[in-house]
Amino acid sequence: MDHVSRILEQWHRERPDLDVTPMGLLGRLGRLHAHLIREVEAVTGSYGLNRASFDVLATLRRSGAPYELSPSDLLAATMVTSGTMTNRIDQLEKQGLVERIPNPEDGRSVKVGLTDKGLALIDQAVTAHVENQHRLTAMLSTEDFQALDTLLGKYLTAFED
Amino acid sequence: MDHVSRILEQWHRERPDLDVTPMGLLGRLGRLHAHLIREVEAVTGSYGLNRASFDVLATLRRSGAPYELSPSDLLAATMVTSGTMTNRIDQLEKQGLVERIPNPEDGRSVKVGLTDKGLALIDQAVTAHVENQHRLTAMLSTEDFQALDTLLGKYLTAFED
DNA sequence: TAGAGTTATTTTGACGTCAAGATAAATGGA
DNA sequence: TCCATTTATCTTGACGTCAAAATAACTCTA
Repeated sequence: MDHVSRILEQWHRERPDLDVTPMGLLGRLGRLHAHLIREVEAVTGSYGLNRASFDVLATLRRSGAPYELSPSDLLAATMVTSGTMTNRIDQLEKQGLVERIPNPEDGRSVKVGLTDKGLALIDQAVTAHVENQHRLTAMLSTEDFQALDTLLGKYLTAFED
Repeated sequence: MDHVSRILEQWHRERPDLDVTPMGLLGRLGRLHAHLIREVEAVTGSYGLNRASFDVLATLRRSGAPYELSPSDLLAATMVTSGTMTNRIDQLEKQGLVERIPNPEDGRSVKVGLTDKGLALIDQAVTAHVENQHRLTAMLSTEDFQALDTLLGKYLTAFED
């Protein structure tokens, strides 16, 4: 009897008129997410990066050399608002991990590029992060992992594409 | 080719030394969660409640009459810190949805109770919320729903219990 | 080539959260 | 009974996020 099952039982007793079947799945997904976030941040944090900073650096890194993207590109990749992205870039710039490079052909736009320091840091941090992700999925059997991944992918396409 | 698959491809090209298999599952779970949160908040928001306020009221409601729990009880149910809970209760008290009831037997502790207004509101809001949850899982077949729920439950027990 | 509309980014102000510490009350062993 | 310890809750200050508005530069059409 897990935490979520207890919640469903309570609703069943208090509001028998409601069919709370979907709440179980959504509740489990939410709690799982919260646990995973916490574990992920513990590792990125050990490199002085919160998830926000980590995501921006990782997005730049995986975009390939010269490791430069516009704020709009970063926005499209990260599900946050433009103001949030400005703030994230500000923080990273203060730490010397990225730099803003003006675009000579368009005065409105900017490129955000990894500095040498930023590149070195994110390469280290990603290595540790991926190791951590292995640890965080190691409790799933190969079959369960595959099945879960497939189902999540199916579900996700209902919201993306 | 979904968003997450593109990310994995990029990593494969840029850092072929890394086995990023787990990143796919964790990334999909994260994005799915973000989409679901957004949808859930759209409905709770139409009752003037953010997810924080909704969660507290719902926890009190499903605890059964007399709809009273201590801040510590609420804390245990909601995965947030004590300071956050104090703030949530403050907000709800300002809106007249809950009240703090001193415990005559223990001067340190308090009961947080639903007001009539709070009870009426959360009963309405939960009804709409559950309907919304049905909508948000309607794209899954019965089999997929069952399988996903089971797998999430299995995974979750690695972090709880 | 002037002006309206669009695009890219930043600013502003409010809000929710957290970690760490403060406060206040209860407990329990000497 | 006293005092150190524990428990319950709240306070503080910093931070990340958002929605909405502001700024600045580009584009397109008449």
